[in-house]
Amino acid sequence: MIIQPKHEIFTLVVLEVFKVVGQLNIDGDNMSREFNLTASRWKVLGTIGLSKQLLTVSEISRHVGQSRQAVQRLVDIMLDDGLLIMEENPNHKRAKYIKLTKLGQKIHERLYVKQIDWAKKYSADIDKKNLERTLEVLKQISR
Amino acid sequence: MIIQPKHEIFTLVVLEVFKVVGQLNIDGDNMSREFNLTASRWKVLGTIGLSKQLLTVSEISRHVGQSRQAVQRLVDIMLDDGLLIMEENPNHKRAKYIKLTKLGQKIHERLYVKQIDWAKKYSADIDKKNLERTLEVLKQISR
DNA sequence: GCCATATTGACAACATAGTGTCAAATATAC
DNA sequence: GTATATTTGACACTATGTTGTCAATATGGC
Repeated sequence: MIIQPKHEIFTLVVLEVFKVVGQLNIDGDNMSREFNLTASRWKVLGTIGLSKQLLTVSEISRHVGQSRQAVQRLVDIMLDDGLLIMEENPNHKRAKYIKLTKLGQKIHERLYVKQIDWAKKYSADIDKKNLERTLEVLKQISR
Repeated sequence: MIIQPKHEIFTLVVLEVFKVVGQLNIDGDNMSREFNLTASRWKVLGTIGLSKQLLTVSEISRHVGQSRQAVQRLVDIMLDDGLLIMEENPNHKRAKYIKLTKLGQKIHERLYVKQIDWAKKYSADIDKKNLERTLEVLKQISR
């Protein structure tokens, strides 16, 4: 058994993150397809739906770790599709708040329920404590 | 302290994976820029460079967890750029082996060294045992 | 209040990634 | 061996994501 230096394990973790994110996106696309959504749009929907406060596009982008412009594009489409609606932001004339419409809320809730079954299925064989440690490590990496 | 069910932690891990992959791609782009590469192309270069056997495009795509077509596109560009070269595959007339050229090897080696410093820096504050557990969990997820 | 700096939305250009489709090559079942 | 299914490269199309730029808006130092 070769002892690997920590940085090599870190590198393997990075490569595995790249690999896993592809499959997660495919699963996300599949789960959200029946609502005419994609994994990316679902991320936006979920971020808004789970937030305790009103969010602007810039704030959403920081939550999901993507560029402001990428999120703006998705939001524009979802506004068009009637999933999202803008609300005046008293603190900023241009940066409006983005909220879920009734339809957006409904889909968010149904996807939330659907996603739980998926998460249960795929986490079944994973040790809970290790899952918690994984979350901590990933948070440390994204700092 | 609220006790979270395992599937909820799993969901948080998934969201953190999405978040972290954005930053990793940015770092990959920055590190490989001096060699006229991007994170995506580096992944292809690294996969070939680290493999113990000759690989076809399809095999590379399975390694990195991306579609055959996406990898094919990158390989075509890198063949053009003189980083890669094709070799006849005696087992398959169409599916040629993709190898690194001298230039490709050189850049692969230099990026490998550069990447070690990066990995050391970002893994400095992370517990090694937890990093190993994270790798295991991610492998379980990508199954 | 005034000015330099940062944030934000809007738009454009380009890179990357998935899906669908087709024909060629290979593998498998019988 | 032959028919069928799978794999593969090639190509087109669409979705996603980053970077760069600009003007409008906030923010902070003074």
